[in-house]
Amino acid sequence: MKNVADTPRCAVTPETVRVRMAPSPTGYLHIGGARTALFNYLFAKHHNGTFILRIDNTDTARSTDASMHEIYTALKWLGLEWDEGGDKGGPCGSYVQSERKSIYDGYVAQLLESGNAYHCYCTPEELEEIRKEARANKQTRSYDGRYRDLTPEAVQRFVAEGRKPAVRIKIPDTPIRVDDLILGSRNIDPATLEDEVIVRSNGMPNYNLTSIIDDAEMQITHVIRGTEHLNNTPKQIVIANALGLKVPQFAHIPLVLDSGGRKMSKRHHGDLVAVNRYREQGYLPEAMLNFVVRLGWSYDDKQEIFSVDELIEKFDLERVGKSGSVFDIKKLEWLNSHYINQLDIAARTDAVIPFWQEEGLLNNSVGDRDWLEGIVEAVGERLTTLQDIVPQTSYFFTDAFEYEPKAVKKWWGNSEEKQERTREILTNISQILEEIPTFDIETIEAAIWKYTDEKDIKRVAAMQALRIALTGASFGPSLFDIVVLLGKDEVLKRIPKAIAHL
RNA sequence: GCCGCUAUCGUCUAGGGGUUAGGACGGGUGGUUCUCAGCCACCAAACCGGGGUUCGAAUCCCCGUAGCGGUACCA
Repeated sequence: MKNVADTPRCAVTPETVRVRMAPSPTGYLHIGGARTALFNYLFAKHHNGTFILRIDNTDTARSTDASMHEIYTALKWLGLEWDEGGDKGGPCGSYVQSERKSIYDGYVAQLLESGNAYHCYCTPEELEEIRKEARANKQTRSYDGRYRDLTPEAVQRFVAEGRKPAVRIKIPDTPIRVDDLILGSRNIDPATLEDEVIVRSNGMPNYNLTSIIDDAEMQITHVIRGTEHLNNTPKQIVIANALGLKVPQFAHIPLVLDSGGRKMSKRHHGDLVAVNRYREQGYLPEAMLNFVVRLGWSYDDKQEIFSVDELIEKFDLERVGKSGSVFDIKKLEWLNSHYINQLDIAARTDAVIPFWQEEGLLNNSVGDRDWLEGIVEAVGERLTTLQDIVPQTSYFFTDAFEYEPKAVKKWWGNSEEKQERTREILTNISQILEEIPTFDIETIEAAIWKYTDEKDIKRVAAMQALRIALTGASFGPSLFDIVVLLGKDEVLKRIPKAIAHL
């Protein structure tokens, strides 16, 4: 008999590793997917190998082009560029499974012909029945292989009834050895496996078939994927063996969990797990990558911050742990602020401008670049996300802010007597600022300290009163920076406005 | 139910037959400062349980327990 695999469609001779990321385009790229992509990418780059993006969209009902493109966007944003596949193509034919149906059909015909697979005429009701019974009898299998050896007459009868068959693989009765680079090796008792559906009754092949065929066809050397696929591995090995295909090495990486210890999923966590959402909120790709790589991988007992180049150099499957890791947003925030602070003022300003624009605080012409950089400089290390720039600096762009009630009560006073005192302080400061010879930090600072010292006013009291008058809040960058950035005219407008509000 | 995987501070983890079980995030306290953030110093915080093996077990073995994943004509 002729083996389909004997006619290679992929003119590649892997000299080093070939790995693939194989998302199903049924939604956005999520955190777990990003980590799988990263591990594959790092493993490939570390070994000078090839990182392939394959689109596993055999579930035509749920797959969309929009989702496919969103996944491309997210991966590109993260900087995880693939060498083959996706929208790039390459020497192994289409990398989109829905375009590879004829290839799978050939393999299925071979399987049928060699007796390793068979048509199954089960109805959904029948399957439901079998499952119920199996559970009641505490059995492992939820399909009993009842249509394995159908007589030609029985087949004719089903066909006459108009039943469309699915194709099932025959599970052999010898143990299946599964080797995993992370989890180790073991033998799987075939009695715990059942004759899996490999082609649906509508003719579309299923994941376990297409995945292992493509891994072989595309000459994938290492399959690095989440442990949710661990139970699929022996099934895929059975299929590969029946087809005479080379089996890749497997490495199942532990799951990313939520704070309750459950698997992070689109279904249960919505877009909280969407990579694109983190981009929109002002997380940096460097931070995302650094965060996600430490979920299940570590280098030693001291290093937390890794550049991508360093990761490529240091990444190693042997240092991937076996147990799931909880997604901790606080750690991500810490890394993100670290990477933001790493940016110089010009780069940070560039990064932050879209967020001002998004909020309508800045129009597309951007305006006074030096002034914007001054604001970013004044904000300093206070940004956790780029988005934080908006609430932290909106008062620079508009005086239409609220005076924060708690701050007002504390620093402007809640009695007529205290408020009168505040008015006096603000009036005095206003006058000092109006008469000041040069409007720079040193001069202003000296003048205000002179004033507070002479009048025996606490610095905090005067400064906080002024801060609220100018920004509405009791916290923020150095007040002298704010005063200078706002400019004399604006400051002298805002103080009377605040006094009037008192 | 069945099959499988896993188990060190709240979280990410290092380590591993004899250690004060280390680091980081987060938390707390104090200092610095016009506030906040930051920075500096310090503090609290862990080897799932039970049996073995051993002079010695958190580490090796076994058994539990718990958690999670899968259990689809999804991937």
